Amino acid sequence: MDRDTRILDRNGLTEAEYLQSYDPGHYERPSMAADMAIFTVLEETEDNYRKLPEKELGILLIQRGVHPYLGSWALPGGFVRPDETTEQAARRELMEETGLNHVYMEQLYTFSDPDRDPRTWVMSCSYMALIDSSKVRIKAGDDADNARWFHISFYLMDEHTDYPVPTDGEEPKVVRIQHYKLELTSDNICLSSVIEKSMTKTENGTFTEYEITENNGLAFDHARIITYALERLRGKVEYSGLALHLMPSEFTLTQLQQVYEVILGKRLLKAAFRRKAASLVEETDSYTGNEGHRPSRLYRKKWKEF
Amino acid sequence: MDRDTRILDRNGLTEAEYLQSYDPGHYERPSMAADMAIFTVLEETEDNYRKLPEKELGILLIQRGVHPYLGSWALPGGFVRPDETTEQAARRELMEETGLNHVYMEQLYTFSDPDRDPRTWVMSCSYMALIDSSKVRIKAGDDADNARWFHISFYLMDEHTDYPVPTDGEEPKVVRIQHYKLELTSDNICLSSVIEKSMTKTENGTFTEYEITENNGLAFDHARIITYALERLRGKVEYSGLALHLMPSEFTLTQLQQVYEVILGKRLLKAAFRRKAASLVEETDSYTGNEGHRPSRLYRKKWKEF
DNA sequence: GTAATAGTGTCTATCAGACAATATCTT
DNA sequence: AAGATATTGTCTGATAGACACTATTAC
Repeated sequence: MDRDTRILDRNGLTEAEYLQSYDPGHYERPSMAADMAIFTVLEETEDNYRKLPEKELGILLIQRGVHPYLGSWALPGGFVRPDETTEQAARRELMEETGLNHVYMEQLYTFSDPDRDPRTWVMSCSYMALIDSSKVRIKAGDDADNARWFHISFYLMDEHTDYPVPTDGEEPKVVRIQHYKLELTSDNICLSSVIEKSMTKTENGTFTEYEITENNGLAFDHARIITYALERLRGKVEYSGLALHLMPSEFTLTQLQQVYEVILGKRLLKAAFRRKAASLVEETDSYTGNEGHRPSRLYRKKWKEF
Repeated sequence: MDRDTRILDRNGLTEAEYLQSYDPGHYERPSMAADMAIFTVLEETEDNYRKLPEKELGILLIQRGVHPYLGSWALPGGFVRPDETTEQAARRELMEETGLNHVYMEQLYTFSDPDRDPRTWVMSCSYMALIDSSKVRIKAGDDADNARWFHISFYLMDEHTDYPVPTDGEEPKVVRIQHYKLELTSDNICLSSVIEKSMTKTENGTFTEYEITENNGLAFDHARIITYALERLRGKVEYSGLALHLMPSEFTLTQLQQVYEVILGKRLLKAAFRRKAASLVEETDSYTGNEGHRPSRLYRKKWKEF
C-alpha cells in the first residue's frame, strides 16, 4: 500500500473503514465497450498477364444479428468485463474474430457521446489493429458469424474555409469544413458514409469535430470511429514503421511501397522510398521468381532495434 | 434515424419494441472519471542582476480531502455524468479549478486497470490541457481548495536492454527497461515516483507498459497518467505548434525557446530554433524594454492558418 | 525481342546543426 | 565600457524530390 492507512477523515474513519462502508451504487454508470478497427491489406485477385496485383486497404466488419442496428455492419467489439482492461477486452474480441493474438494494437480514442447507443449509456474505447496480409487470406473467406473484409475507399469530397466576422464580444475564429466520403465494399455489399470534419481555430487552439452527415449500413457511430482510425493510420505511417505490421514475414520493397501508397492514397517515388525503407528492414537471401519479370529480393522487418 | 426500424429480430420484435423492453441492468458497469494533466510554464521568480528568469514546467494538483488517498495529491478530475461526454466533463473540471474555459485540450488515454481505484471499478479517461503562463500567475496563489502548481522534474534514471534466449516454442523478443524519476515540488511539498517503462519487442510489434514502482504522495495511478502526459507532450512538441498554447498573447522568441527547452529537457541552438519558429508566429511592432540588455521583438501566435 | 518490374545513380533544393559575427540595450 | 541578450549570416552535411539509367527475368 503506497498510502497512509492510519489517517482519519472528517468522519473519523480510517481508509479501510471507509472502503468497507463504501457504497458504489449512488451514481449512474456507463457501459464500456471496446471496439476495434482491424486493418489489413487486400490484394485484388484478378489481373491479366504479368503485372503485380493491385492492393487495397481492408477493414473487418461484422453484421449485427440483434437489435439495435440489426443487419447493419459494425466494428468487432464487446463490453469490457470487470476483471479486465479495455485492452484485454479488445484482444479477447480480436482472438474471437480472427484467432490471432500477438498482433499490433493501439488504443485510439474513447468516444462518449451520450446518444451514441440507443439502448443506454455506452462509451466506446476504440483500438486499431494491423494484421499481416498473409495470415489474413486464411481467414478472408471465413463467413461463420458473418464477418467480412471490406475494401476501403476514403477521400475528401469538398472543403471550404470561413472567416466569420466576429460579432461583438466574440473572439475571432476560422472554420474549415471538410466532407469525407467513406465507402466500404465487399462483393455486392456497399456501405457508405459522409463525415463532416469541422476544424474551428481560435486564438486558444484548434478544435476538431467529426460528425456523421450521411450513413448507409454502418452501425452506431462506427463511421466516425473508422474515420478517426484512418486518419491516425495515415498520420502515423509517415513517420513510423507502423505499416510493417501489415506485411507478411518476407516481402519485397515494392510490396511494402504499395502498402504505403494504399494507406496514404498517393504514389511515392521508388528511389526515395527505398532509401527510407532501408532503415526499417533487413535483407534476406531469398528472391521472388516465376513472375514474368526480374526477380525481387525479399526483406524482413528489422525488429531488434527500438 | 439512419437505420431500418421495421426489421424484426429473431424474437419478432422491431427495434423500437426491443429498445422499449431493453433492460440495462444486467452487466456490471464501471464508473468513468475524467482526469486532467494541466500544464503550464512557471517562472523561477528569484534571480540576481539582469539575467532572464529560468522557466520550469508546472502541473496543477489538488490535495484530496476524502478517502481514499486522503491527503495525497491528485490530478483534477471527477466522474462523468450521463448527459455529457468525457471531454465536457473534463472542461467542467477545468473550469471549476482554474476558471478557464477556452483552453487547449486533448484526450490522452483511457486507463482501465481494474485495481486502479480501491473503492470500485473506475476507469479514467485522461486529458491534457495547456495553459498560458500569464493567465496562470493570477491563479498560482489560489489555495482555496488546496490546489497548487507543482514544478516538474522528470528524467531517465537508468536503462538496460535484455535479449532473452527464446526457450522452446517461444518467439524471440527484446526487452528494454527504463526507470524514470518523476519529482513534483511546490514550496516545501515534494512528491516523487519511480515509473518503470518496459518495452517488449517481438516480431509482432512493440508493447509498452508503464508501472509505478515507487510512489510518495501521489494518489491512485496518477504518477502513470502524468508520465504518459509528459511523454505525449514531449513527443508532440517536436513536430507541432503545441507549445504555443503555453505562451501569453505576446512573447519573445527567446521565451518561446525556453519553453521548448523546458519541455524537451535539452538546450536548442538559437539560430535553428528561430528559423523553425518563424512559421508558427508573426511579428508585432512591440519590443521588450528596461531589462538591462538589448530589447527583443514581441511576437504573437500565427493562428489564421491550419 | 518485348513487357514488365528491380534496382541504382545523380543532380538539386531544402533544411538542420554548428558556430561566428554583429547589434543594441541598461547600468 | 561591461554585461547581458537579440538578431542575422554562413558553412556544411544530411536528406527528399525528381528523373534517368541499367539489370534481369518469363514468355
